[in-house]
Amino acid sequence: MPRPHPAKRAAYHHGNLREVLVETSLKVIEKHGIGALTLREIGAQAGVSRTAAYRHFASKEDLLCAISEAGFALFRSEMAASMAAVPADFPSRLRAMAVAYVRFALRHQARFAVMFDATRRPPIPPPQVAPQVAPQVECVTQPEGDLAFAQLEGVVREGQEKGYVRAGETTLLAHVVWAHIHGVSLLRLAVGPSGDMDEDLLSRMTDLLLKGVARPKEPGPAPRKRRKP
Amino acid sequence: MPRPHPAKRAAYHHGNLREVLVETSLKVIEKHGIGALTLREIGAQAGVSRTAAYRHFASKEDLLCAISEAGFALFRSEMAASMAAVPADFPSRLRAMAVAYVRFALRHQARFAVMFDATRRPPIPPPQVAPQVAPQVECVTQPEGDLAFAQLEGVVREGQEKGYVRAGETTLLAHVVWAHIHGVSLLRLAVGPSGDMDEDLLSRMTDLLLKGVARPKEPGPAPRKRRKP
DNA sequence: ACAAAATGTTGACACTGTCAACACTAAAAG
DNA sequence: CTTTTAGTGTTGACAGTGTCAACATTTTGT
Repeated sequence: MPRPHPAKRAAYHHGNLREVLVETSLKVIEKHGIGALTLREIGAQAGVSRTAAYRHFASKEDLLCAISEAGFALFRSEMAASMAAVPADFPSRLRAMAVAYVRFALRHQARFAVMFDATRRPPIPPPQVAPQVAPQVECVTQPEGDLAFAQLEGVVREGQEKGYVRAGETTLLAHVVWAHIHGVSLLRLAVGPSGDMDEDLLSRMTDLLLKGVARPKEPGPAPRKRRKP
Repeated sequence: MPRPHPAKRAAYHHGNLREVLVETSLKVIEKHGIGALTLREIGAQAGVSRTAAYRHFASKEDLLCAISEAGFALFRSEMAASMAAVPADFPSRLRAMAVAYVRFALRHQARFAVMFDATRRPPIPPPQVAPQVAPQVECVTQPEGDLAFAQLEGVVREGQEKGYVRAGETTLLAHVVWAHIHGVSLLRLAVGPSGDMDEDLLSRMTDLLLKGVARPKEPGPAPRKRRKP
């Protein structure tokens, strides 16, 4: 029993400072915005001193990456839970996923802001044929984000197999679906809850998505798309 | 003829430093990202000294707002030009606008990054009934952004009048359309030109938009939408 | 028990945005 | 033409930031 007082935390060693720093950062971001995030402020709010974070994170960027990773994990679990609480047909699942996405953006604004903060990504070299390498972010890894997208891709694939979504290029379709839901989330964040959108926006948005992604009926206008051999 | 040498710029007075500072800022952002934008670096690149910008901008934030405003003006003009170079029917116009939007995001990445930098916006107070006030941004004014959206809204309204788009709630529909195009632009910026999307993405994206926004056909699944008298 | 690793603190440094005071130039007032 | 005045650019300085080195304290391994 090496711990003298499991509940009463000692003064010097904080115990679980890492998580506390992450939560404190989120509170600061929620209150003052992501631009006001300061290691000194974080330390003060958490009751430790300015550079204490450096014993748990290599840099401020590393802290933000950790917040982002944890955020994507929560994101994924909420989407999974939302989908599990709904009938297994494709429209219900896509709708549930879209609703969960927007709701996550609204309820966890600080996490969302860190997860998709474009400021922390280096600029893309403009119209140049990239040699297959993707330096993108300085984060050591962000597998949670990929897993979250894979979840959405799985729903789209399921929709294709069940005949709800037109076949082929699953990843591309999933990208478009993601772009749509993400854009709506950003819109909802920017406009705020005062606008005429709320339940209305979500239902119309998913209607638009379902229609746009649907497999074309037999008298389609111009399906001059030949499948790859 | 008060000017001694109209072409050869004097050493002390720069002449048109304001625009030069804006363009220099854009170059710095393009090269090193928006996070590396420094008043000292801007001054050095422009050949003046660190605080020279304070004779033309009240603060760094003010500089960024000016860049954003000019960016929205260019944005609007490019969208207008793209729409003018296309037949006047609604699908062509919407397609042209979407293509122009994404192309702007790709070709003017620095401007785009400043225009939609979420870091500079204070956090939204979460699920609270906002009292009709919108403090949103600290920019003195951003009318150009509103004008750009009004342009898109006009296209949607035209689509409604011509019978291409279902009636009612024009602003809400335009919001959804904007969110979709914006999300696709972000996606395209994030994935980069290496992905399997390029022309393909744009055509599929606009197809999705047109289908999703279309007025329901008469034997639709649930067209319980009655037209206005 | 003692050494080593982990964890937290203080001091210091380069860098940033910003302001006050000063310097130079161009335009207005006499 | 001279003088004043506003406009424009520069230097010095200050608080605040991320980061590192050196030190202090606690926990853990043997």
